[in-house]
Amino acid sequence: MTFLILRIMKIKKSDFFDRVYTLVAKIPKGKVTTYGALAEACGIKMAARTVGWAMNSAKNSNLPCHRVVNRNGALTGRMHFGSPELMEELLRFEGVEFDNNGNVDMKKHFWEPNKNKIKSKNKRKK
DNA sequence: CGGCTGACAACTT
DNA sequence: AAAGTTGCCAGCC
Repeated sequence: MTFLILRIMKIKKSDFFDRVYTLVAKIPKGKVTTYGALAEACGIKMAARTVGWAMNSAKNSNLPCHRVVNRNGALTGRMHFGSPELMEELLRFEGVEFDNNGNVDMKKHFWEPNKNKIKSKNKRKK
């Protein structure tokens, strides 16, 4: 249902990546968000996987992709930072806390992307 | 041009 | 509750 509405909103394919990049760039220091949250903010909740792919393409950029973790708070993409420890180090340096499992404390540091900003262009068009 | 893959997540059995 | 299946978009073979 939801995804159908999105298609009607005539979202350009490449637009999805742009949205992801925009949102990631807005993640405050010391905060983290999830692939699913970003996907949802971009309008397609099920495309969480694509968000990860977007990150992979953006890993060479200046985007704070280390602030994006999976729903469990696990740093699933750490191996893509050159060093598996780099991602955690960056987050710790920014003040993000980890639990005993090495996962981010989502309750304290989860940041919800503001999708309204991005959708402003499309207004309330269904 | 068709099919497979990938830093995920939700649904189903 | 745990494991398997499906859906998404873009890039690559």
